[in-house]
Amino acid sequence: MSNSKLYKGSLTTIILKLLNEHDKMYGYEITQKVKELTKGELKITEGALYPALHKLEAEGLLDVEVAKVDNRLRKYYKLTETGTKETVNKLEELADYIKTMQALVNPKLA
Amino acid sequence: MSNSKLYKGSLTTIILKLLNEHDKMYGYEITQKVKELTKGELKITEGALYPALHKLEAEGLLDVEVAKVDNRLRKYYKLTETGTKETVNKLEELADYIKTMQALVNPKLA
DNA sequence: TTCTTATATATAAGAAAATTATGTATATAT
DNA sequence: ATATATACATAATTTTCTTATATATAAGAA
Repeated sequence: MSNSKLYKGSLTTIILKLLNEHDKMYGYEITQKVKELTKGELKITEGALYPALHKLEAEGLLDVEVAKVDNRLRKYYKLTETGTKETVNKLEELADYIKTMQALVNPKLA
Repeated sequence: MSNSKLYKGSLTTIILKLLNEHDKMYGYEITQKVKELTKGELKITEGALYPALHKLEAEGLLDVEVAKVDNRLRKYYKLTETGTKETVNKLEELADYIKTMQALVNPKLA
């Protein structure tokens, strides 16, 4: 993912937000989109991504739809209603996280 | 620590930054300072804190000094030279993390 | 004076999330 | 022919944290 440990715990938020913006995406597409949006700063590895997608599906936050394109398998994921609600929560948590960390790291501005 | 998983991987950064500001601190003091600075938002548990302090000490980022105050044991930690350098890195990593996450979550502003 | 809360540190068992490595398979470019 | 890109998957291990437990002193409340 990155040499920085701070990204630990952020993957779910990233996946949900991307699916919130793009309606439906497949795993490999997510890795490429993240690389593009972060200008190479962040690379989602398969070992992290696929288990995360399966977990979100099992939790009912994502629906899957299998497709065959160019004779290759693709699994398109999209948010369920529950998944959309959870996306809002995750984005709030991210905003809170950033605020809290800035209070710790930049106490003068608090 | 918090119900939010985003804090995973942030503890080292928090410890180093506090020690960078306060010269020397003991474990319990760190938990109280974090609670105070974050207005109760973030609570560092002992199960996370003490192993983290021991690890930073083992890595040579912290020095320890044992003291007895009011007949109770205290272990004061302070940054080594290496620890001070690593603090700069960790703070840069935090700034980068925030920037990257904002690029993902708020692509319109990129 | 007994009980609770606060102060102070420590570790062990388990869970969660990632890394690293490996595996399969097709398509495209050199 | 070979390497790279596309596309998914999982298993072993590591890292980091949670939860629980343990010890001990001090202070305050009932």
